[in-house]
Amino acid sequence: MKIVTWNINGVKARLEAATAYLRQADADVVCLQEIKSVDEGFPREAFEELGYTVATHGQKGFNGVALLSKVGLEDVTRGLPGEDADPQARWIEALVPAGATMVRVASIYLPNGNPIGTDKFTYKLAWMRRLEAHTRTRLAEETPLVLAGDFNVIPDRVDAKRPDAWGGDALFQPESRQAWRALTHLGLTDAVRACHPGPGVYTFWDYQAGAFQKDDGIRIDHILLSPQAADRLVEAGVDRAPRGGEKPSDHVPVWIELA
DNA sequence: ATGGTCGATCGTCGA
Repeated sequence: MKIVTWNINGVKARLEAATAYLRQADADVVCLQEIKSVDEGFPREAFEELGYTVATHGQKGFNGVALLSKVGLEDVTRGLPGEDADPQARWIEALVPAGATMVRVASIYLPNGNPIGTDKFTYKLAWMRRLEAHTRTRLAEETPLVLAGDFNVIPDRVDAKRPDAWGGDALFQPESRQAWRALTHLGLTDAVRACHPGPGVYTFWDYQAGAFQKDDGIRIDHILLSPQAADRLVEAGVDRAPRGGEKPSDHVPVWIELA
């Protein structure tokens, strides 16, 4: 089973690029972030024509996540538990059949947190604590778990072309990285890191200053696997080609293949 | 030091 995650930065602006990619990616499950659409405005027919069942958790203007599946979606849950008053649409999870078992897949859009020193950064860290708590609950269930999305965290220096340039950014703050480690140390495998431990693996290049042309990228889109999912990991990768296409998102797709 | 680019929306915020 192939699972793809992609921050598409606006589903309406990306409909052509997204459907063109999915026609050749052969993905069973797709996690989208930053759909920037309400549920009623999501162009679900364009994805249903490709064979996908669609579940969205959107809001007006910003954020928004979605799950697409060619093998069905069950037990769809919207919103990260732990703060009922949170109005930001950043989490959707569901169960999908994978062979003889089920896999739980979450599409997540972790808060950016910039600028540091503001309530945006406080919200990011609080959201990461909620993510850790909920993940702890899910891990105890021992169903294979896949957390896929834009984590807005650069885990280590190797994950940036110019790590020193990100020193003042919420994506590379010690607190953000510590929270990432607290999460992964619950027993999660960073799938792309596991398969491609070397430098130069990036998933985001800013629109400004010719960042992509200079390969001035960072790795912030991740797929984390529970032990039961990691046992079935065959390969993981980053598809950077869409970043060089027409009207690209500033992020590119990241994928795993599970046995 | 500043401006540099996008998307959603329609003045301005978020990234």
